[in-house]
Amino acid sequence: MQVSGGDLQRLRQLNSLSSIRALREAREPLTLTELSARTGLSRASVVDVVTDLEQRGWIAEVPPAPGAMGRPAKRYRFRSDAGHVLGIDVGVHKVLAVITDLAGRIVASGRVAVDRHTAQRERLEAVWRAVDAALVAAGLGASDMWGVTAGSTGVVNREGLVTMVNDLPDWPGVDLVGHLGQRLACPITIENDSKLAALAEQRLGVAAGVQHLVYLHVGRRPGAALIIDGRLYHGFSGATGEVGLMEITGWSTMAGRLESGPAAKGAAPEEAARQVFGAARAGDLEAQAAVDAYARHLALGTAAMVLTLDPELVVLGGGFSRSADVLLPALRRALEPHCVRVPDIRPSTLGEECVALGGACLALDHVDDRFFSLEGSISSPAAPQRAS
Amino acid sequence: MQVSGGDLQRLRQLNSLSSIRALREAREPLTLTELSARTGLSRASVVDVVTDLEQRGWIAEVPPAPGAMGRPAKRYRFRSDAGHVLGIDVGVHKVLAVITDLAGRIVASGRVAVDRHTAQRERLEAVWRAVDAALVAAGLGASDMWGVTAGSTGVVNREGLVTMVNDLPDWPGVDLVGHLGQRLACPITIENDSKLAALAEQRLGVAAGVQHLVYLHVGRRPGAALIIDGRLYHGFSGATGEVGLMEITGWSTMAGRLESGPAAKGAAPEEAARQVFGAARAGDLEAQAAVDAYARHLALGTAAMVLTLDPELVVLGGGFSRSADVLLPALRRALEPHCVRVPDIRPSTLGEECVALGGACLALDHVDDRFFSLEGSISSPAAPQRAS
DNA sequence: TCCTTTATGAAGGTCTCCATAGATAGTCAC
DNA sequence: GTGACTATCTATGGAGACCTTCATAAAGGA
Repeated sequence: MQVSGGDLQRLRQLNSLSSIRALREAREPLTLTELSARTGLSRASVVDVVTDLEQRGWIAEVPPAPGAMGRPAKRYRFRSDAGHVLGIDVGVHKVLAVITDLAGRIVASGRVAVDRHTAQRERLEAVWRAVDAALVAAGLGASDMWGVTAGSTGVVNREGLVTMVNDLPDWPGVDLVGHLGQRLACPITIENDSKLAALAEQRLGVAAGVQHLVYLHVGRRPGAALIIDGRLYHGFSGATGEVGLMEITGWSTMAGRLESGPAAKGAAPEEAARQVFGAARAGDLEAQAAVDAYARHLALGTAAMVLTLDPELVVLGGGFSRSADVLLPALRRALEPHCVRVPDIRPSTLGEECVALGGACLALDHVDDRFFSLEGSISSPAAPQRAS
Repeated sequence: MQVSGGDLQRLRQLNSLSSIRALREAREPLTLTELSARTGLSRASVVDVVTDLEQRGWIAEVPPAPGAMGRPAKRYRFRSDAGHVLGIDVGVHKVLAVITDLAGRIVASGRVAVDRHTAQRERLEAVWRAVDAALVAAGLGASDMWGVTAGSTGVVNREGLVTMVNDLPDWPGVDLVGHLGQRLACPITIENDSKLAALAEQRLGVAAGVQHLVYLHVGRRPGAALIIDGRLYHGFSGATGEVGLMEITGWSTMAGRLESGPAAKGAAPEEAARQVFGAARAGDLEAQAAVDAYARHLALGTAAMVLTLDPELVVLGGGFSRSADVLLPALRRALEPHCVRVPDIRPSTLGEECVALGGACLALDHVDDRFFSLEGSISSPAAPQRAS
């Protein structure tokens, strides 16, 4: 919608961007004729633009496709290896760093195990170990990163500060941006982990292309994230999807009750839920009742969000989503009395990498935002630097 | 974000649009030098663009401002009288048609009284009477309208059909688009009335410029509308903000209890609420208790939306908002136990024209969307025609 | 080998924007 | 009233980017 305009060089810039975008979205090499059709430019102009972009290093020529009639056409591809972004999942039990290229393909990753008793300082050191491992595996340096997004539990406010954390006592207030900024000069974003998982599902997972969705993190600490109009939604202060804070939903206690009820048979907390879901799957009536009770509470908060937002899809993620075969039908039944139209509900398809992947997606989004709203001229590919 | 590019004529088009936008947003005449600064174009190019736009009728020259040094500069203004849009409030008790120019200034309006017993056919005829009155008052014809948006109670789905109406038994399924299309050739949109009221408040009222807000329609039929990222939010099927459908909120009965409780002293339903609020204002303890009970129920549904969306602002509209001095503090108190951060709450400032005004705003948005994403060339101002 | 098909490369023309310089029409000071 | 000052207006020339056209090149198939 933003009308820009400008002089001839600006026009050339727009046409270059439009060519780069066409090549990138095609995901396979394009001939000059195809590119001309997609950009709406004349063939001669496309030749000019492409020559320029190839010299600068944004695109590369690939061998012509054999077996066609007529003179073989030159083909070009977007050089998605021109830059890379980093997504980091700073979790309770692990730190996972994922490096992707500009096309979002995973190039390398690094993983370090931690636990809920790991102190802030050690956890932050684990971040560097995971990042370094990923950099080594990718054969890249810190200065090759074009953008970084780290996911953390807790509410992340507008300034990137972490507040309201349940699991880790010394985590609130941690300055992740400052920490990452010690060795990374590129733009850095911090984001809530559920939000990143939601974004990953919407880009690469079960919700690919869905515009409006509610992501339910079902696990020992339930949570929710929203994608609205295809974009991650932050609200005014970052505390969105927090409907579980209403006592009436019972979200703060429902997981504990599931794990400590008679159907859990006294298993350790980490295992109890899985055991209850397993028993319910096997036909244990007591376990089924416990799952139903859990689903009814989950449905209260979910219905509040669904009725508010009328999403197309609800994605079930988090630890309990591994038992979606049991939990999902129970949730659907529990939602029906509340909703006019129960939306589609699907279990997440991405595994435990989803938060780090979502981080990479968001970092890529920010790279795109800067690139496609560029004011200056198109130079060679290079890592953007933080303003501060 | 949409990269367009194209040939020289497209560049000229972009620069023309950018000039038109600058002139329109300035809301006062601009000299060529000022326009050159705002668009980033050279003076000479601005002369070209402006000459062309003036010939086509998009802008007009105004007398130079006196009293300045140097040769007096020519000044130009956007011709907001080049086109008009129509906003219609098809309400239970009235039909109100408002005509605004392209700057959103009200040019004329027409109003016809109806009531809850008016049949669909008569209500639709009342729509034409109100529209004709507005057209006559504006000195315009139906073909001068560039866009129409009508607001109706009930859920309005993607196709513009009205479903789920409480107040009017024969209203569901009414084909307002078809009805208006009989005499209006321009694009027609149907929208839920609360959504339009919310939009009006966000554009012209108490929520001017707020990006994320929840609009609460408090009245005998409570409802809600959402504005997210500065845009009206529809969700997947149009049924957003319907938390009141959850039994647990008590939204379906809370107004009735307020009106039929002892504090109402047996007044007629239409008057009872006003009486209760008045008594509460005067210090009547029983009435205050009734208002508090109402606010607690209202807060349940409101908290669900606020916790979900974390809006900057909640706007209180609808009939009961005339008693905001009593209701608003009670609502704020009732929200506090539920919310981490109680958002700002303000009563609506627009009067009973808000729905029709919101309709005009939305129609203008659609005109803008078409205009600024134009693929062809810029011709003279003319009413767009429906595709069908 | 020739023909068809498709892509390439160069030339000429058009459009838009920019920079520069001189002309113009006001205000301000005397 | 006259002259200085100032900001704008008008006209001209030049540069950049795009388009169209046409001759040329390279492959497969008859």
